[in-house]
Amino acid sequence: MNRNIYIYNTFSLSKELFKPINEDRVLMYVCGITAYDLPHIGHARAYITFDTIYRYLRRLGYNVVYVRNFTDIDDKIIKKANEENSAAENISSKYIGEYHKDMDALYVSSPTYEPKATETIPEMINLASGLIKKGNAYEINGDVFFRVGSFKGYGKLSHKNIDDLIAGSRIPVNEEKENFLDFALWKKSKEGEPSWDSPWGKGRPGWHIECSAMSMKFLGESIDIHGGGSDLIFPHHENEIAQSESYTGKKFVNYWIHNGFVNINSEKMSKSLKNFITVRDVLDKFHPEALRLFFMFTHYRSFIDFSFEGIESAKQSLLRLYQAVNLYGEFKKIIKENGVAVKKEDVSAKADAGGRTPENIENYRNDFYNSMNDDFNTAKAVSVIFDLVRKTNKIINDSMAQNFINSEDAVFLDSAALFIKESLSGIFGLLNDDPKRFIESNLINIAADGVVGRAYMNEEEIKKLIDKRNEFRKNKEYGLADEIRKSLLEKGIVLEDTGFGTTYRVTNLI
RNA sequence: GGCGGCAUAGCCAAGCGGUAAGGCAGAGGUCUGCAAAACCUCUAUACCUCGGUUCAAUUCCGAGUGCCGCCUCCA
Repeated sequence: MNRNIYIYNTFSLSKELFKPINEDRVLMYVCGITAYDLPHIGHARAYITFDTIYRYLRRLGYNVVYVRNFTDIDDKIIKKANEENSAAENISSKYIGEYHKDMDALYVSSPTYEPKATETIPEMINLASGLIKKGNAYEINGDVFFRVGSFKGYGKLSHKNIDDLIAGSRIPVNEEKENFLDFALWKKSKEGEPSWDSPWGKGRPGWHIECSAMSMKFLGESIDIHGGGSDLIFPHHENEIAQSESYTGKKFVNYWIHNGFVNINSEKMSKSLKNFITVRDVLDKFHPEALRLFFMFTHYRSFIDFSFEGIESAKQSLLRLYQAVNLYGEFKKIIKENGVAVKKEDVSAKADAGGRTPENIENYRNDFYNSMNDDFNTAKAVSVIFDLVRKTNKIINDSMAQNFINSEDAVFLDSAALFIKESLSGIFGLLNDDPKRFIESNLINIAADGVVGRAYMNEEEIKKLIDKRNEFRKNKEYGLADEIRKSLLEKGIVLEDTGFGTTYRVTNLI
């Protein structure tokens, strides 16, 4: 398999050929959530993005050690605990639980390790002490700050220079710190706050240090990939580099990967704008894979404008994928049971006579993998699959029409089905459902309370009308049958006569 | 103020030197009693504007316009 992956590195602002430190192993760290609220769709995008990268690297045969942490102690958690008259650890454990529920629902696979900040306190204290010893940090009244001026490369990731930062400063200078850019490695705790013993008295860790500590603990001093949302570039990742490299004297990370934001109406989601959409808001209305596909349609570095119309569109696309898989399954059944003959016929001979050239699955595979190797271009990769789907649909339909399938086509069809499963299911995390069930659930759309459609008819009523109509149809009284169908349509219910009987679904708003 | 990103069909979105992938929506067709669903086919002649480089630019360079982000916690 072609392992020439080019990754866009935030550090160099360009695509670089990926070369892991160890030939067959990839060390990857992704900044996790601060557990104080329900996950929103921005979290979903970040973790689906890195899940896809994780799955893809594994597909290429890499043994990936993937660490994704939890920040389970911080100001926001403490604030929430105070508001709810609860303990910080209750808040964090509650939201870690909610997070896991959502990630499971979205088929985001579990990382190798999911450490919590509070389980890494001794390592963080070590790091801070070491930095003080080296002169890269200093203590003032129980607080420990990193001395930004002591690290020459500060700003190299976010491409900022210190002078600009000072000029553009919007935060009031903390009198205690030597420099306003200096950031806390350790914070002295206030009365009643959760705290841990340290050489500087009771306190708790600053935010940035936890990722350095956890990354080093589980992956070592230098790693291949470090990822997160693009908002983390500055100051979080910049600070991680400063403290880690000051401490070890080694390069901390080789490839920095950052995903783009999810916007609402072209604007960043933020609590102050009240435009936050949680994962659950989406999952209430849509299949989790619709969200995944929605993200796959856009390159991970671009920002995405979220809208329910967009998810609806992705849902339709997903349905097309499931239909194709289902069609293939049905076709295989028909071949077996009803005898669609598999004939040996030279398709290429027919090509001259205006026929088509034989298909080669390798072309599709190459296109797909080349796209993914180009900085994980899922949008392009997914288009390859849609091309393939059109092709297989056509082969199946043609074969059904002529009542035989050419043996080359049969081979192509089987390998295509395998490849679709490998890519869509294995790498994109789609097609986890049984196709039949998925398609049916899209046809019959019954609200949880059994009330259907805008006219608020219940299922029983509709079924009665369907039976009545089918009576009319049997007697060829089509006029009367059509009247029933029309009356239901006016109430927003569409009838569909299928081989398995009549089903119905609620229409979109007219 | 400093730094950065984006502008491609009705909508979404790839491509980024040789005149435009894919999806949704829409239109035709096949199927069906008729429909619907499904499937197939079709759907960009100023790729924001103006200059420049080039045999050739949506793709590179410059200027401009518009939108957005980071510089504060944030995926």
